Amino acid sequence: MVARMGWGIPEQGWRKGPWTPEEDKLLSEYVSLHGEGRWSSVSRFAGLNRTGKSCRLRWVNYLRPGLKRGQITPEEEGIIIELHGIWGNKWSTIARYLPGRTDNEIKNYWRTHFKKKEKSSQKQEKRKAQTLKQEGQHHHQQQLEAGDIKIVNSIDDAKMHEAPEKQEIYFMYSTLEDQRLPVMSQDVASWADSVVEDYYGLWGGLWNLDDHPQGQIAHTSNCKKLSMQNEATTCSFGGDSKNIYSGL
DNA sequence: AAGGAACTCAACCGCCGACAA
DNA sequence: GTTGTCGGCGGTTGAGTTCCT
Repeated sequence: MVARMGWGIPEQGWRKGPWTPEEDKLLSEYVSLHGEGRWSSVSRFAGLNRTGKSCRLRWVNYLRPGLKRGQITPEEEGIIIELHGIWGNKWSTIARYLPGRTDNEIKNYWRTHFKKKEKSSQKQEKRKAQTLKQEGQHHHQQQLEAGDIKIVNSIDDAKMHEAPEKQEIYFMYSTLEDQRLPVMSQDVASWADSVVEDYYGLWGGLWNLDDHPQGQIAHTSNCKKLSMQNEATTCSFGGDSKNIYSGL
């Protein structure tokens, strides 16, 4: 498909920026005569040097009759919160339940009123996670010193340490932030789930998953690709099969 | 009073799916 | 099956406004 900036003739120098009262008048008159739809012809026949897309947006978000102006009411806010909980960022779906409000309006409202709150609560979460992380590292250090856990460099190394009478805990090493994730060789699937849980729960706020070298680790689908091979555990990270003991 | 920071919101952008030719 | 157009959506931008120091 050819890249285009708007609907209609792409080469044409379309007008951009704020709409003038004259343009609004032309658009309103045209739509009231011919109805909504066929937006590319609106721009052509209404004498507007705007893309069809721009015309549609202006009509839907600003000129359409029945649009409410002014503050979102507490009732509307309640509906937005509730519906966002169900549908997430499906602004057009949410807007259908708020007559007179546009998806753009709701989207902007959410961003300005709730992203703020999210930010401040994220800060709190981060602080909490930092404390947990420190406590966790301290606990791991104690376990290491007591010999309850071992950090290994290879499968062979891991096998050498494996004591049949007790369940060994190994750690997978992340190249990021000196993190170690606990790995139980017995139950790979539950490990995968616990990793995901830990990842989101304890460290989710601290790690940028996208920046992680094997970012897919946080995705259950990938973690489920774990398999047992001769008592060694392998984990598939986005196509690359890696041994969980490697990278130490 | 001034100027920088934070906020608001209209408009734009890029992408996707549906549909017709 | 392929290509082009249109409608629609969510994310982002940036100019104008308000707030804060």
